[in-house]
Amino acid sequence: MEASLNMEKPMFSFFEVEEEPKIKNTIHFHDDQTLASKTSPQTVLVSSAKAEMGQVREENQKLKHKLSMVLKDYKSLQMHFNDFFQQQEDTKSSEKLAPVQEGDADDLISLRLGTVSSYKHKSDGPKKVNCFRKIKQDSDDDDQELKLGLGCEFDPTPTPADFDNAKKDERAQTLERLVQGLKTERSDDNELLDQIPLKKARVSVKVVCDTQTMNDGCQWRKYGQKIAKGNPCPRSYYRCTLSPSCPVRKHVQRCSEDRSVLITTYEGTHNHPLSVSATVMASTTSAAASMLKSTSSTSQPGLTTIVAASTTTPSTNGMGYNSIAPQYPFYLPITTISTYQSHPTITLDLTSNPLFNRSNSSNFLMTPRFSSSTCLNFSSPSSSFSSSIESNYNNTIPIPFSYHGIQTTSHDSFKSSSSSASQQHSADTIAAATKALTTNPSFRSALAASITSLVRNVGGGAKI
DNA sequence: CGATTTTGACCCGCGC
DNA sequence: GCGCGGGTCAAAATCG
Repeated sequence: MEASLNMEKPMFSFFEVEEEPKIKNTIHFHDDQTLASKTSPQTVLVSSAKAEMGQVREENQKLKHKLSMVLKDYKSLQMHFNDFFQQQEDTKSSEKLAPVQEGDADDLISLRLGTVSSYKHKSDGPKKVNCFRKIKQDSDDDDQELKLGLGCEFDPTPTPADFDNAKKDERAQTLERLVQGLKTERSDDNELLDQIPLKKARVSVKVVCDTQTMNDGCQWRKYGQKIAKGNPCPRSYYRCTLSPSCPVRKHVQRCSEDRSVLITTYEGTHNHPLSVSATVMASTTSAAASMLKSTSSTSQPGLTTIVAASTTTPSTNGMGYNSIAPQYPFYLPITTISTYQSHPTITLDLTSNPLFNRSNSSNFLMTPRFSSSTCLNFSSPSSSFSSSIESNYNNTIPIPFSYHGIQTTSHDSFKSSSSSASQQHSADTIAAATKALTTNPSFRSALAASITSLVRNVGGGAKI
């Protein structure tokens, strides 16, 4: 919102600057006109120039008119936002009557979006983003239910004024319903995980990218480089420089088997606000980490669980999202879970999905597309990401809603090649995927986080 | 001149 | 205890 407000001034000054030389030109032509009355060729030139000037003025007026319309739209949208915030505040204050015990974090799956920790939110006030609220459900069962609600404390980012507000709200609500429909239950055997002393969770992202690192919206500073064993390609170590105290680190390494594949491994949680674009990745990785947290309880250390394959579900599944959501093809990356150097690691393989490398962007993808030419660029979601959303809004082509399922192997995550992942399309895997979808709560959490990213992109990612 | 990258040295955990 | 390998540090070099 702030950025958008700042936009106003340059836009105004643009028109003001544009006008000044025109006034000068008018005076100039006036002088010419006096001269022109003596020579006929000059008269023709002057009259044509005059006509041109008239057109320019007309255009200028039109642009001014458009600008005022845009500003008008923006203001009404801003009012909608304020109303929305107010509603959220009301909702939260009512929730405070039944407060959630943050101290019981062990019983809940945290889906922080890589922003300020939830513990800080308590003291810092309600202004920061925390799209997932943990709501402990009263349940007679032993299982504790995890509800993925949308805090919807949107980042102060601009919104598209040419986007119909009412429709947009409806879409956001529809997606919210979808997210809320992904309520998950934790498995009982999570206690086993607590007994295994593991280091910080890591999230690896495999993408096809020909640049040194993929642009994930964050600012990184390289602090080391090593040749890791078993891979001739050097591994580069980066730390987040958006905040001096940010503990987030990542290392980047090319896949030894396919040099075009870039493996980026993230570790830690950002302790500072992130841009929308960076939040997309942060939310994806933190969701994956959450998924890792609970799923790893069922895998043995050193073993690997591959959440692979894709499957299709009916466009209406009783979750009440069929008006919008099912129209997006919904692809999640092939996901590998393992322990590496005592670090629980989840690998999101974004290299194998056939749609990722599609140049035709008429279909919306939950995960960004990567290719050697269009390297992942989270910093400009409005251009490729959001435009895809909008094109789907407009076209409303019914496209199945697809997920990935689960498969289990015993490979090390970093050695799991995309070739093994490419076997995802077998009928067996599809069946397994369907089963996994309905049984794996963490996977649904990850899915929910991605959906929330979408909601936030719809709400605040697109710019005027 | 400050920020970033490079690169060798160092530290630490793990397996033998 | 020793060696290996992953990860980090920090001084020097480079860049904008």
